[in-house]
Amino acid sequence: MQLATWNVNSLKIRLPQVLDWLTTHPEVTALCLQETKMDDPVFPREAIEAAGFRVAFAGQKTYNGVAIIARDELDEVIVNIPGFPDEQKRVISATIAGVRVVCAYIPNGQALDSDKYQYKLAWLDALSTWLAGEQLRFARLALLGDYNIAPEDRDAHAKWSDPLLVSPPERAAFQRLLDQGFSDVFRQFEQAEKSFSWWDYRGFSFKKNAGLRIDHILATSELASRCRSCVIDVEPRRHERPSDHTPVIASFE
DNA sequence: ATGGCAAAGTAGCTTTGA
Repeated sequence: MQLATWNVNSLKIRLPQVLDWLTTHPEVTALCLQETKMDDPVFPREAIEAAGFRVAFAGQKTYNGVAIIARDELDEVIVNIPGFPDEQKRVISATIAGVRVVCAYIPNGQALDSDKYQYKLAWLDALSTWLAGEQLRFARLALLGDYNIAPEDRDAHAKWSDPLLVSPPERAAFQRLLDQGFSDVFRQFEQAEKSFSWWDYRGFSFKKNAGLRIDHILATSELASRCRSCVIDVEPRRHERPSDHTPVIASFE
């Protein structure tokens, strides 16, 4: 089975690209989406189901919003982080083909002196704490999404000068997930240098490959040991009207 | 030092993203 994640930066704009991509990637069992930017009553459930998929979603107007599109049944769907009250729709989880899939849109943080940065760190703390319990319930669990963290220096292009997304506290929050048993499956395999999953729309960043690797697939050891590949699919970033993020796909035995 | 691009909400522009 394959699990994938893609920050689509508006599902309203990107729905045709998402359905096309799923058609050309028939082995993808579940695709996690972030930044759907649509309220639940206007979510294109019918179009997705008519194309032969199941879908679970939690959205809001303008910002955030997450969804999981799957070829198999989605069981035990829950929204957000239990015990962490949050108006923003940033997490949706479901069990698909025996794997607990957690789809997350981790806060951006905006700037180190912003309240949004404090929210990001508090949010990450709540995520780790909650997942520690989920890891006990689900041996095979994957956390897929837009983390808004470039974990290491090699995950950011050389000219990235903003401290955001690379600051020590953000990286420590990512490391905490690794320390509690998750594996960054992308790094289990040989990868090209300068592998990124996001490129700014401005300044020909994609053409110059001036990007960041901020979209990740973390897996519990039980699942990570079954991982056979993890790739960033840059092709959608070349499309007309692309998302600024591109999909990441992991294959499991 | 600043804006640069895209999307949304809403109707000329601001806010947010990363």
